[in-house]
Amino acid sequence: MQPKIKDVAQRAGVSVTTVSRVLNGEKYVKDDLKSKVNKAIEELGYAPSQIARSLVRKKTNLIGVIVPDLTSSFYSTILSSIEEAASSNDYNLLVCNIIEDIDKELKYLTVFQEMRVEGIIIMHEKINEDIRSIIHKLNIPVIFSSVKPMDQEFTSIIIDDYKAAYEATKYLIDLGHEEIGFIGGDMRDITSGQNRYSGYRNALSDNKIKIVYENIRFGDYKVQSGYDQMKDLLSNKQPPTAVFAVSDDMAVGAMNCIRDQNLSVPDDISIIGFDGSQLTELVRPKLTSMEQPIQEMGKVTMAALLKQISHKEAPSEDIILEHKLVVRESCRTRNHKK
Amino acid sequence: MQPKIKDVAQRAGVSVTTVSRVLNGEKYVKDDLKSKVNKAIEELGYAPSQIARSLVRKKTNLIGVIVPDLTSSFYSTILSSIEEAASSNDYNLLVCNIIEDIDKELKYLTVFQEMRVEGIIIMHEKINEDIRSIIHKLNIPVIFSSVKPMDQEFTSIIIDDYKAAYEATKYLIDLGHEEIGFIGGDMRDITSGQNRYSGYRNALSDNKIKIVYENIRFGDYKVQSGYDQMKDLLSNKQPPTAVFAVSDDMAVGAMNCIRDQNLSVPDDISIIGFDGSQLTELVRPKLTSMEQPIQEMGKVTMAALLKQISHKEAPSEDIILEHKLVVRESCRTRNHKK
DNA sequence: CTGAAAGCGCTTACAG
DNA sequence: CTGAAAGCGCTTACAG
Repeated sequence: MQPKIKDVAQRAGVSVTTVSRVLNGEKYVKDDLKSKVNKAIEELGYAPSQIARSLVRKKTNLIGVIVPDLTSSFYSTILSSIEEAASSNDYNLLVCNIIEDIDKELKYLTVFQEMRVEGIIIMHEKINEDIRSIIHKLNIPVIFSSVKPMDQEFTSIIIDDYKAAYEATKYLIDLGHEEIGFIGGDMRDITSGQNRYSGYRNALSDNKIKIVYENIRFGDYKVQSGYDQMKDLLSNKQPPTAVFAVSDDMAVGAMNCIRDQNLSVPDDISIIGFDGSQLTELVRPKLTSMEQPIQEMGKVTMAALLKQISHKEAPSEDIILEHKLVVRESCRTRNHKK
Repeated sequence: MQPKIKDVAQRAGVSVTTVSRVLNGEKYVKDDLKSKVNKAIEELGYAPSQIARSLVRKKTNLIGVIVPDLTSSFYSTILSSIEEAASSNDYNLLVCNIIEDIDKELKYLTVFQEMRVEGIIIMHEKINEDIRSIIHKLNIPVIFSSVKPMDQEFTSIIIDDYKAAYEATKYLIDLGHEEIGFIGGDMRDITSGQNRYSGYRNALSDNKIKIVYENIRFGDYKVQSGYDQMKDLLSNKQPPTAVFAVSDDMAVGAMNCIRDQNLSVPDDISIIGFDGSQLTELVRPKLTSMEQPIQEMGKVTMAALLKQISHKEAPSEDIILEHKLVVRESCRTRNHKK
């Protein structure tokens, strides 16, 4: 059993009030008492119970985070920067890894409520009615990070997915490509599904390129689906000469598929990804990607959440961060041939 | 402000004791009262405070986890399976991402104590005296996952790193290689540093192969260091024909370095990694690796911890899991030449 | 500057 | 079957 404040008080020969005061760094404690107390704390290895403290202070310093998939390098990088920001603001993270498991998410949202977390960060946008309504009832600040669900009532920290996708596609067009394949995300996702798809389509039509539905496929953002969808695209009578995949993971899957068919990236097919995950630098050729400011996204997310928590502010406007095209080795002009 | 049990009691016209009883599923509550209470709970959106509950039950259902690097696919995969096991046992995870920051670790250990976590999982072995002594004083069950620090007093969930490294090296020897390079880890780490190094050396000497120190380098387990160390190895007068890197990340770095020098894996140089991370399947050629049972490791870690928590058992014996050589495409017999 | 007492939101004997 | 009261380990007015 851990020692309690009473034990410290007895050992130091003072009241618990006094112990509490030195614990909380209040002035108005005589030096000799203070040192007696500190000595007792040291000897006992005492650490005040945050549980008891939270109860009286009505402040838990806890933040709940819901991650769609911890093993994804995109999410784990955001989480890492969230953790850093939390830690330096004396907040602790309660993390929940839902793996497309809505029930688990519902359960965790309740757990968060029971734990009286001060804020919640959610990193996916497959929000159904149950979840939406529970979030509303919760009455706890919520920030969506990297996604924006339909619901307008919460703050999202995102990039302009439409514009980013538009520019990624435009980049391929500028390289001379006309048959440009697309490996999209889940169309139920507003930001990473619909918006990126629209960006792709509009870039094509704005440049008088016909949209060929055969060149359009949808995956689930993961490597394997990029591989599978690429395989599909390669089986077209006229396969695309460039492909835009809306996640780096899918782009890498597509690259692997191309290589496994003895074709070359970028000589035969150019590939551009999206996100700016660590993978971009790991694969060969290095992956050109439309990057999100992942680190910054975590930081800004925490900052916005802390602001809502401490100022008891209403949900603020969305914050749109800058995306950036990072050119590496996976794209080439169309006319280039070995 | 969240509603409290008193609010529910008033609304239902019963005592808080009765509300508490239906909350905790006790029998001996008349059905009509029970339904009144449930109705009030529903209407108020009430969820009992885990904080208050923890205080009286002296049970927080919290587990603290210290991860060396969240962005590493090895650790995030373990964490993911730990989270799953925790969640299904109604435990919540408080996660701390220390990035080689000993001060942060010390701070978090104290936070864990203050939060009265019921158990702690630590996934790195750079334990200094301060940390060691604090862990001892904590008097909270601790499990080391995937590592074994010198200190024998805590349970570790590990593989037999020596044997695994021995076998990885033996595999290269059996392929006919004699100049076998080694990219090791931090020699202050017992398991992943020293033991893997010994395995490598002994496999060589047991097979009458001279140990060439020029072929031995040490990195920090990350991709970049694999790249850098490989570059070093390639500058030897007689570069190795095969390299064993003690992490998949370093192995991938080494592969990239080799390719960037216009050499081929495995035609010019064979590479074998260690860990069994997701990267093995992502890179081309796919990486042959001596794999740890990462998923299982997480599961077994939680199981062992829960056992110590509930049975108040003393730290148990280490648990040694099975490693497994998974042959993919990055190694080839020595005599093979294009 | 110091301490006794009330209270945070629950659970759990205890009494009825 | 139900409720009043004590207590979990703290903090915070309040009084001195």
